[in-house]
Amino acid sequence: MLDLPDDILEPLGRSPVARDVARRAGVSTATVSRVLNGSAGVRADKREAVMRAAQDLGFVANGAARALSTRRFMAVGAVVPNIENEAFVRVLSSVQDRLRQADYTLIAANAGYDLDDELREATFLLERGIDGLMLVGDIHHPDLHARIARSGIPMVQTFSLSREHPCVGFDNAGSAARAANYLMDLGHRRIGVISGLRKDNDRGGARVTGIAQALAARGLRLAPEHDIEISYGIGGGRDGFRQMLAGGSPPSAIICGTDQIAFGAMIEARARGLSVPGDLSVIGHNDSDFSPFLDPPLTTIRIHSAEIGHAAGDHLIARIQGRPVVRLTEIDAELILRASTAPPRHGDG
Amino acid sequence: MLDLPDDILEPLGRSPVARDVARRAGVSTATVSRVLNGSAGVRADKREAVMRAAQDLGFVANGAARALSTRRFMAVGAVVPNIENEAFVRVLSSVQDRLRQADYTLIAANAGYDLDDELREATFLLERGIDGLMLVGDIHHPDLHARIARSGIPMVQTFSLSREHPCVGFDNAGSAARAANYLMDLGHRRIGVISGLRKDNDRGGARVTGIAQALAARGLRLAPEHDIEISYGIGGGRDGFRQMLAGGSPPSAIICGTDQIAFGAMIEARARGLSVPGDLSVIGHNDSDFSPFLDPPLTTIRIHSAEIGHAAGDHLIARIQGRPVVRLTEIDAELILRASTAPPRHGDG
DNA sequence: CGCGGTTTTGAAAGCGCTTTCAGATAGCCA
DNA sequence: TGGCTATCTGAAAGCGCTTTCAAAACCGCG
Repeated sequence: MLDLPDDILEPLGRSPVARDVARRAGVSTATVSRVLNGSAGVRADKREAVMRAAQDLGFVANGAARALSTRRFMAVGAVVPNIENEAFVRVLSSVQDRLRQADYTLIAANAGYDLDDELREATFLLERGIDGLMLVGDIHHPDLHARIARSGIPMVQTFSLSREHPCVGFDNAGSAARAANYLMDLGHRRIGVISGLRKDNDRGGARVTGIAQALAARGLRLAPEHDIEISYGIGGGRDGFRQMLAGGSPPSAIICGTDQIAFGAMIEARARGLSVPGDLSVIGHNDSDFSPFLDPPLTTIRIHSAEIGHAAGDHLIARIQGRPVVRLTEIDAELILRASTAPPRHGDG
Repeated sequence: MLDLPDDILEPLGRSPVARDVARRAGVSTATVSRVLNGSAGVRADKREAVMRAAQDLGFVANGAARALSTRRFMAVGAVVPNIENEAFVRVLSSVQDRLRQADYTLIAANAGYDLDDELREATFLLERGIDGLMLVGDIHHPDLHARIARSGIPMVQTFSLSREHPCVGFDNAGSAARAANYLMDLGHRRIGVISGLRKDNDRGGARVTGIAQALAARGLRLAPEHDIEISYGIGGGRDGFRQMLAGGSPPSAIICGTDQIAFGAMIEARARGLSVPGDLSVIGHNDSDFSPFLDPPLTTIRIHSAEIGHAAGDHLIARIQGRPVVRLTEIDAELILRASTAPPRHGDG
């Protein structure tokens, strides 16, 4: 009877496991593991045998088994309010960039500006065994931090600054105030705000607060009819500005929560026969791709989403690897001056 | 000596495992597992004891262990050419929608229109142990399908139709042809195309082919100087149209690979003193958020990304669960008529 | 109260990897 | 060549679940 070795070249019915590689290379699974994880202390000939065997078999280590054994899932989670929002997509993509370099995977989830949903998504991710978590903002479900703490994994908040938790963000109030000051320096005195929904959204809230304070500092105030809250999008911007005009006293300048909103407001202004920036100065937020191409090009507050993402990714990786990190990273937002802002036509703002 | 039970309420140093729950509830881990997975055949009292114990302990099952044991990772991967592209984000978000309902997680990766990168990202995902994979398009690295096959997981391609592989998509050539026919029906005869880079991108290629064929069917041809390939974005669109004009014979209508490109082309046209649609009709692709708000509102081919995503998600889940599926799902693209198209001014197209 | 047939239950065997620990080898010098 | 380190290597013990299998508990009925 023919005495065939049991490591025939035929494909195994199942996908190959470390045991198969070991057998084929004539070593133990321990050695296979050592070789495949690049740990030192394996003689060159064995190392090569293992490499070749793994190659031949098309061996791919089972991630779950590895995760179970190492207690590392090699993935971090991110929960953002709206996965279709440009700014968040950019952050996700830049976080992923960094994670990828450290061989980590990003798992993103959508919370839709709802604290309960955010909690649910985060829990889902936590159950998966993620090694780190990225959140947006500083307002969360009361139970969320407890759960994160219990899981023992590092967490970092983004887009706003926090004194409670590790974060990478910028001063929403401060940068919005800067925009307001810029408008006032131009001579505007009747300044309006159109923001996205502010419930459970500290960023939006902080921006409006910052503007109100900047106005107050110069003896002006943010009139209630100039403080409009709408749902996001270009349509929202149109509605918002229409609503503001309905208030009776048209502003000479507005600051919008996103460039989409600003775009919508500009459209509505034009439809009303108002010229931008002649009759109305407009400032947006985020510096979207289309903003430089609008007519007129939009003045906007550029949020360095990519930097936020990189910093957040680095922060998480560092903590996962036990390296020290700074608790708070501030990424400056920048006022990009373009042609949608000008001194008020009538001098009185 | 006090005989304390070993399941004190004090927090354990480590996070609780099934064993802890079992001890606390006075059952075996088998029963804990049965209860937590909702399998029948556990007496009500024990079931409740387990539930309470799990609750009290804040027990969260270890995903890796579960995955190892069940051979199900409960995650599917998706590799898209550009994670920041609106259409792909929408697909990802709608795939995730469906996955989430089946308790699956989506892990998305970016391939940047490069076959090698796509292979690398897909391999990375495969190593993680994903249970299914979504790709975009029908052109891939020669090794990719082999690797997927070896892993034994279901795969679905999106955005284009394929006769080789399971897919959910639409007829890129056909819908672009429809746009061309519409323009010709309006009387246009000099029709141009500005597409994104077509290397390794079957969608872009198919669209141009479709247009060329539609023209040919009516005895017209796509002049080389009217076939422009640029990198994506508004800036790309401007450059592309400028380049086309430099060809010497301006077209009376153009079809663009995305609405961003169309937007850019319209800006350039206006800058050249051409009116849209008076001197130039413009058609885009994707129906972006801003398209109805452009001046004039943009005629575009709407790709039902959300439907594609839903169908792709359902397809993968079905196959993972061993249910039968249709191999090819065609989602119709739709020509949305708005004001950027009109009969050519001079009658001769 | 005993019996056959259901339910319920727990012990134990994996799942496929990493890692410890002790034994086997190799290397070196006297 | 022998003895002593310094390297390598493999057996085996987990990691924390799920799931099989056989035993235990329960049930209704005669």
